[in-house]
Amino acid sequence: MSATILVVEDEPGIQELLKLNLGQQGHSVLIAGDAEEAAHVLRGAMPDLILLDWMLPGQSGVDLARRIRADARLKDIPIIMLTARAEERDKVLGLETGADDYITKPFSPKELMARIKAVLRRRAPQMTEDAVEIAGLRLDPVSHRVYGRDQPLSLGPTEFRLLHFFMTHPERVYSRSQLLDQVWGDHVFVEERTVDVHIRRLRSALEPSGHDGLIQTVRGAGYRLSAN
Amino acid sequence: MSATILVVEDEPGIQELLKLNLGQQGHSVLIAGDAEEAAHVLRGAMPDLILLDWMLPGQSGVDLARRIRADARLKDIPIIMLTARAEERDKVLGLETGADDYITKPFSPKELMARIKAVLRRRAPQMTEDAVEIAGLRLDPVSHRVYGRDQPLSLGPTEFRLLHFFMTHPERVYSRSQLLDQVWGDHVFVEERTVDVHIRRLRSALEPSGHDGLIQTVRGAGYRLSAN
DNA sequence: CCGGCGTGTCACGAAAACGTCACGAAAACG
DNA sequence: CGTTTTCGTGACGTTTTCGTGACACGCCGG
Repeated sequence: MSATILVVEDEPGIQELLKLNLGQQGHSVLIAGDAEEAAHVLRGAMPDLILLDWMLPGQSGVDLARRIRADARLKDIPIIMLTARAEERDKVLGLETGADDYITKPFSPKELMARIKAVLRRRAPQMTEDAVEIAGLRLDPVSHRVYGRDQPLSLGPTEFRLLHFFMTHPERVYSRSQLLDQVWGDHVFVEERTVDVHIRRLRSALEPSGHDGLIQTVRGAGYRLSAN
Repeated sequence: MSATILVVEDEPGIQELLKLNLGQQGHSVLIAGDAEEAAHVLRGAMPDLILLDWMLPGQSGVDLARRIRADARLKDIPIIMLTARAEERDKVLGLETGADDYITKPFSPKELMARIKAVLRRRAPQMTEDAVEIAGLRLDPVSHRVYGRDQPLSLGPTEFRLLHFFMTHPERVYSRSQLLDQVWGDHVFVEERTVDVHIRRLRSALEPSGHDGLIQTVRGAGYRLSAN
């Protein structure tokens, strides 16, 4: 798995360190020393991942992240934040601006590489317009219909999006907050327990064809759709 | 096996020698000429190993080692001391300050590389999102599932985290307090004996596939997961 | 205006998980 | 061989987590 990675970092030492390690993993590396340079690079290239320092000369990393998320062409590029402080507030704020992960300095290259791998892999499955079918349950995004063993099922809008997300990401556990991000939208103010209720509603909607039970509860972790 | 290594050494000749040899082994090298520079580098990066000269201009290597050991984030980085004198007292003192190994100048590059390899092998691997498999026991963090010989096993949240930690750190003994730090979290107030109970629960959860016995008791030391 | 419909939140109870203790067995010690 | 330490285990009370029914609110078409 090799990718093009943009590094936005002003300290030459860290620049070198990242360039070396990323190069060793077979990734192509683009370097920018500040937000302006980064913006310039992004006009010409579209990296698969952005490593973004929290503290930058001039414009801060957070602002840059916001601008990237606001850009229609760039908004889907995963961002990993590099932060000097481990303060919880910073972490949360970083994630709220759309960063996919963060790591605090000093960091071990090993850990960073693992996160990069994880983030790149996480992006793999996408919700598309294609119909999905699992265990005799078929969902068609275009006609906005769900069939359980050729029997039409009736779902509400939220239940539909929830099921669509699960069916395009099977065999994976998602926490309530992850589901809120993915199904409700990134920055909604909704109680986490609300997910429970919609899971229940989805389950009862799937019951007529016996496809409830597809959605399993994983205690202490979240929910999962599994063919078993 | 490639790692990031910080070299703290003031003689340019030795610097070059180390850089060459380490680079040939596929390691990334960070260089610092004195303790101050080293501290600066450590603010941003977290190497997998530190090669530390005993004698440094200004602050001595021993002081630096002490400071590293006192830093919560850096204290687990292995340190190898480079010393000019072969006196036993110095050796002991060096080890007492937290060095994992030492080597006396002049040294043969071959010997140094051997020691580095040994120290790095001891280093604990990381927990990632990758599935782990040992002796027919498979744990997948993504789907949050555990299979023993293709038979699904049912674990509670704590048992799952405990097993995950053990499987990513096999063949190594961990004390109860270490396990509390790693699995429960750094700052929890819990009795150490609680670990015993969870070990028992984990063992019984693994029993259906005969994978209890993977977790062994080391009297007076702690617990260990071993493939035997 | 009113009556579904979709939605978010709450309260309650059941079930699971958790932490702690007491007791006895096993090992280590002298 | 008796004492002491360490560990396994069953039991118990408490806390956490989850499922579920109920309700209030906004929206929209009749």
